[in-house]
Amino acid sequence: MNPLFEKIPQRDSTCEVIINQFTKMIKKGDLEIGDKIPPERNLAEQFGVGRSTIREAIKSMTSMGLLEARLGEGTFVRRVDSDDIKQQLQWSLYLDPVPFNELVELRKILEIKTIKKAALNRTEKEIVALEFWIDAMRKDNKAQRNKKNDLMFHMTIAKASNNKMIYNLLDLIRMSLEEWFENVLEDPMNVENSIHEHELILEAIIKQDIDQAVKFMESHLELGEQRLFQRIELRKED
Amino acid sequence: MNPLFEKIPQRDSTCEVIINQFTKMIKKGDLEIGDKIPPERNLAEQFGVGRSTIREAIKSMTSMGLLEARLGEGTFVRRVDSDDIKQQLQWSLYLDPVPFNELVELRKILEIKTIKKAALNRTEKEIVALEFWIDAMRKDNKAQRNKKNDLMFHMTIAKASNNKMIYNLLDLIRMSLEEWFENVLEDPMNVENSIHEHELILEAIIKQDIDQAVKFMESHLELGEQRLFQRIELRKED
DNA sequence: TCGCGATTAATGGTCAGACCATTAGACATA
DNA sequence: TATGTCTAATGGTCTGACCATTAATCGCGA
Repeated sequence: MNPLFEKIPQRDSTCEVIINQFTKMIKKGDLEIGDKIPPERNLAEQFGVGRSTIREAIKSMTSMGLLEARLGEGTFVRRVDSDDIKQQLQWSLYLDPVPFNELVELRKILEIKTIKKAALNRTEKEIVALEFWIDAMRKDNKAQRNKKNDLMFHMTIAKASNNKMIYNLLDLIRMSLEEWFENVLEDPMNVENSIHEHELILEAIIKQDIDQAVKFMESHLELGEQRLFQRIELRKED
Repeated sequence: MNPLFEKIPQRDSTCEVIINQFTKMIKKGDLEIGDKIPPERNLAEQFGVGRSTIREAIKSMTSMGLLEARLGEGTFVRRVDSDDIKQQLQWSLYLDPVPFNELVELRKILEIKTIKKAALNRTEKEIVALEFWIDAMRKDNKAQRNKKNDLMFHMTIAKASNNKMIYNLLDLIRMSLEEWFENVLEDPMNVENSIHEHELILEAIIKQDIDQAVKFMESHLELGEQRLFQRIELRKED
């Protein structure tokens, strides 16, 4: 049955309205980072609402990272950094397992793109960096450390792509996924394989052989996924 | 100078403590998605704090997307979806705008990916939808309308990719890009070309010819970019 | 005049109690 | 049984009060 009537749009709560006004002002630049906003009592009067409503609006914006309330001082417009967003994303993923596959897929797309660009534009400096991280993988036996080396290798490539948006996205995805397997330690048996995969990728980058680089990166990601799922399955059986 | 003394850890505000308790419960699984949490008055009594404190804690968690308050019903643990993630990313774009060309690049990557998946998995329903939008392009002469038809065509493809995260990202990019050229209207002279490009893409999708679909999409995006730059240049000269 | 401790005012944090608006469910009526 | 009504529960808002912290001010003594 087709709906005969349109839904009546819910009117925003007072709190929402206030939040909107603030966000608009921040967007427009009327409020800049570091600016102090009027005290709550003052705002309550200006908006013609109760102080508690103002407080809830502020609370909402504080928890989004937009504002920062300093007791005894006042409330200030805050620089939202990517950590805030990452933290929120982690929460999202905690509650909803669905996007997991989507994130993995998106990650793959972006990694492939970055490897292409990296292979094309790689500089001597980047090659040295990548070699450094592979070297570190060999030296560090601790799984925790190796995780970091692995990460740095990939992020170095991402950085070489010269697209900050993509870099940030990959960083976000990584952090989100990490939460997922925080307790899944890398199997030492697989470390050697993993290192070798990285070496292949690096070789292709050095040779600027884009097709090979993509191929190796693809297989590396696939294998990594497989290893991960194996571990997760194993853990489930415990 | 190294700090001689450790910072005295600020004790959490009452509100924070409450939030922590809740987040812990959610992590532990004591609270699951859809669960109803006790009413505010009840919680205030249980925690031995004022209702407003409880409300602020809840407000904070609502704006993080963890909870959802329904007037007259109660407050529930919420299912977070990629819409939330989109919104969070949107915020991050405010504070840290990424260059235009990065967005364009990312868009291209994602569109190519979606066209591949769409060509592979397209259903009859989707084909009909795509035909509908091309048809609409022919009928609507207004540039504004055509912009919408164009958009819908692309978003239909994005939707067919079955990755909501990517869909939302593309939507986000579109919104951001729109801000850049909000006043740049499409040249009617180009409309015919544009429509034809869409038709080629659709044909390839129908034939499930992935390579062709990608090829046409790539060239469509390229041409669109060129047209856009032309208009921007023209405007500059005014 | 300068330095420093004490005082004060401003401000965010919390509390209590009240009323409003909406909702779902119980209730009553035909 | 079906339908409309009423009621209690609940989130949303308002008021006014007090607390804790902070920065600015004041005032005293050197």
